[in-house]
Amino acid sequence: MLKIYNTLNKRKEAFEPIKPGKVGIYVCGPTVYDASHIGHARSVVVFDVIVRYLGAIGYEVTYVRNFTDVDDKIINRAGELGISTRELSERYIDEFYEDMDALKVGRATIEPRATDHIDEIIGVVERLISRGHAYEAGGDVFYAVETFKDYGKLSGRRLEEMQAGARVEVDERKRNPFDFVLWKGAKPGEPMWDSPWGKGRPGWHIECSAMSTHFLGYHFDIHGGGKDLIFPHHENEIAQSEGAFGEQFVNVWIHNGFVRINQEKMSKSLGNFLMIKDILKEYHPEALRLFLLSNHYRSPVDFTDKAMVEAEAGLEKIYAFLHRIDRYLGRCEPGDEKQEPGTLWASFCQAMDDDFNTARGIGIVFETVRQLNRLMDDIGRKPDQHDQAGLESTRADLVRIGGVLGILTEAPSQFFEQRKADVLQRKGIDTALVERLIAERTRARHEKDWATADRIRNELFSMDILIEDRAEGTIWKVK
RNA sequence: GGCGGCAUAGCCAAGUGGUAAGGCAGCGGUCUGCAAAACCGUUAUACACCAGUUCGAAUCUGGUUGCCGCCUCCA
Repeated sequence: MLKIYNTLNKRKEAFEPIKPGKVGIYVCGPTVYDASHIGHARSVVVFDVIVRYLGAIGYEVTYVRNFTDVDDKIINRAGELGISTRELSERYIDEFYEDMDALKVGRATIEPRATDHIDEIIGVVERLISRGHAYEAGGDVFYAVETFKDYGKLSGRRLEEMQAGARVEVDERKRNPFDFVLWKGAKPGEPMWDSPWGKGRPGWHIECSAMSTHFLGYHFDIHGGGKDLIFPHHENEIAQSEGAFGEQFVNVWIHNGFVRINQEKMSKSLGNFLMIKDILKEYHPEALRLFLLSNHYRSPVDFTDKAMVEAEAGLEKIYAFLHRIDRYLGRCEPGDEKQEPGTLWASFCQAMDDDFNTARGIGIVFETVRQLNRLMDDIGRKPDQHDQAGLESTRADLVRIGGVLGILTEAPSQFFEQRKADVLQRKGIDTALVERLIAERTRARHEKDWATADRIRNELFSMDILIEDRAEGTIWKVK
């Protein structure tokens, strides 16, 4: 049974969908004013895996992830670049897709943009005004937080306490300093739409209330995003949606933890924002996923080169294992897709059922790799039927698990060939040269000319080529 | 000031009542001409500290210390 930590109630709860067999999930997507960074990658990958897992255990999932394509940052940035907000957001939406495709992130079922849902947004604001939760003031419309008795239930804050805080608030038109804007009156040069309150544009929080309820109904199963969105964004979404529609908005709130870089928070002042596209120049996309998923999604994770090198080594280890099974069974990949899920899959699901514990799931994978490598080490003979069935089953489960984590999507031989090709190209090394040197070395070895053989091996090593002398012949890899 | 989180071996990291998964690194082996890969063994007298609850706690309660996040745009 799947248990999920619910930010709203601050505990793990058994997951029960509103409609049996179906799950509606909304995740706050990026504001498209710049390239996506490693923090976006974590959030998107975490929810990608959650959605894949829900699908894998049989739910029919409707996954909505929005693009915020109108907001102050977009307007400012577009102004700096001298292009329209539309051009800017289109550019970064394209980049977002490039990054996500590279990261093997699946598309959401629906990926709405705020500017395509202005009518729905206006509709929610009108409802809030008519129900006494919002008021117009000088061309803007504000949400009156004091009218919503549950305000603060998600973040655990209370209005009185927050007011005691050292917070500066200047807008005289607000009835309460924590009132937030639903609709902003137009300013010259900004994108604007007609509304009952004159021309203007939506505030930040309202789009998510409008789009999520539009696609998933007033009451749906799961809403997610980064931890930083808990307050004020998600708190305000609850106030808006429940204020407007008068029923519970979301059952389960899921929030992922942050990525830090070498123990530091990513921040503009430190200038340490790592962009996805830059990371992928250095590391395999599946290694990045493996790294991100090797910590629990709610914990902070520290991005370092050391950790990435380890993740890449781990990924290679699993691929090498798959490759070995294929050779061992004397078979060309890919494997039998019709295999029934086996014990490995069951253990993995047990881990995932416990609040999507991918770290434990990955541990189980490595443990299995070791056990079956041992099996293959031990059996000198041809595998008997029992061994064969076990290996087949494990291989199929591993690929199935990879399908949830978004790794092991390549055929092992292809994975290693690609790695070779990448490194050789980067170093400007010719495959033919490598092959020739290896042939020379093989000849030297046959003649027991170990000095020459070792000299060639060292030469190759200095070119970042690693040699493995196997029973069936010498193979090589790149460092 | 308010709210919340975290503290497990050299490093990373699971584990939330029954006596410590997994990965990386290290050391010792098996294998190998030597290596590499793989495997085996080994590496936490007890999980920040103190005091409790309990037959029993890393795991619950209270306190202490340290680190971090949110409260302003932020995944």
